[in-house]
Amino acid sequence: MELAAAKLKFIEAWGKLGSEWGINRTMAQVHALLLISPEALTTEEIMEALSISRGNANMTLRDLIGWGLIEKQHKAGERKEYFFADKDVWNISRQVAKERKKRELEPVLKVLNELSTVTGDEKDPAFKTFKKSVSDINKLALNVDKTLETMLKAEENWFWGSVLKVFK
Amino acid sequence: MELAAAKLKFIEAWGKLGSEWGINRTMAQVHALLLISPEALTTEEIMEALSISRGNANMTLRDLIGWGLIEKQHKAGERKEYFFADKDVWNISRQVAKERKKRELEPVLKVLNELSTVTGDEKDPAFKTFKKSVSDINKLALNVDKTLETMLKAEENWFWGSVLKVFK
DNA sequence: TTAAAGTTTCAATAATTATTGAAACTTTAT
DNA sequence: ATAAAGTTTCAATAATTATTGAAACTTTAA
Repeated sequence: MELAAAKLKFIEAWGKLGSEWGINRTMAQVHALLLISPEALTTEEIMEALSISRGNANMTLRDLIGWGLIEKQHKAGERKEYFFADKDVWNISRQVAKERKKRELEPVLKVLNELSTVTGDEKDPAFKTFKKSVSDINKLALNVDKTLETMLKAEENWFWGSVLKVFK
Repeated sequence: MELAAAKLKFIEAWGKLGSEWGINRTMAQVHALLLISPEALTTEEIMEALSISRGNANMTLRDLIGWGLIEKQHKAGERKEYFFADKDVWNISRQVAKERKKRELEPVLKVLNELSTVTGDEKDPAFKTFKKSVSDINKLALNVDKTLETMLKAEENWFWGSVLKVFK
């Protein structure tokens, strides 16, 4: 396969994967484009490469910065802004884990905590089932939280080394 | 908090979490409803509890069965079909992991494999960056795949025991 | 059979989410 | 000052995704 075709295929696949995981397709595609680009790109270049509008490009780039996945770069003597992505896949994973933990897991833990204070009749099967399910989910979520916490601090080799060794 | 309010809050939170992770909100809500219900429910009861149409309920229940998260139950002497959810949170996690691995991770691994056969000029930075990114992502995806594979075979206590012990 | 009970399908519609494009705004150089 | 280059905003629109509801279908029992 030629590089040009491969790039398109990569961008398409990354966009599809993103959308299956609740990430806007365009955002995933812009990230993919920057991931495989050795140079920082301008808004114009991104618009052109993905056939998207200026407004869309601007908002998407802002979101990606908000996720900590890309950065602005200023080139000396240039007026335009350039964007580039961290190419370290482990950093990317940690960044995504960190954001989703903050945006999604933590709010859920908060709700589960509130729900565990529910009051009712201990003899009522509906009450017992509710409490059991909430409590089990809470335990699982706390384990996931702790594991992510560790991942955020870990080096890639150490992390996978430990995890895969345990599972051999 | 009262049980009735807590149930609603749980269903709402589960629906929201689902939609943030690429799972249809209604599907997550129906699953939540069955998770906290000690008895199997009929389509009618589910429609009523969540204010959804018969068509929606039927399709959603079919999808949930397809994900292996709920089952049909036939009650002796009854014409209606009843639905109930496995309440074991570890089984649920494994089932979701199994399905997403099959539906999403495996197709991505296939594409990454194809993309690693890309041909081009080894001196070209664009080519080198592309190959490096694809190769790094491929390695990560393979590690995730192996870890999920282990999880699918594991017992909950063993799994979290091992993972959390490593990270202490 | 046939009619009642229950289930499934799917075209039409609604709701949600993403995108455009042009105007407003900001920055820089002259 | 002002004009050119670049960026941001957001109301309007498009595209996508979810939902309805009624008709078609299936199953069961009299």
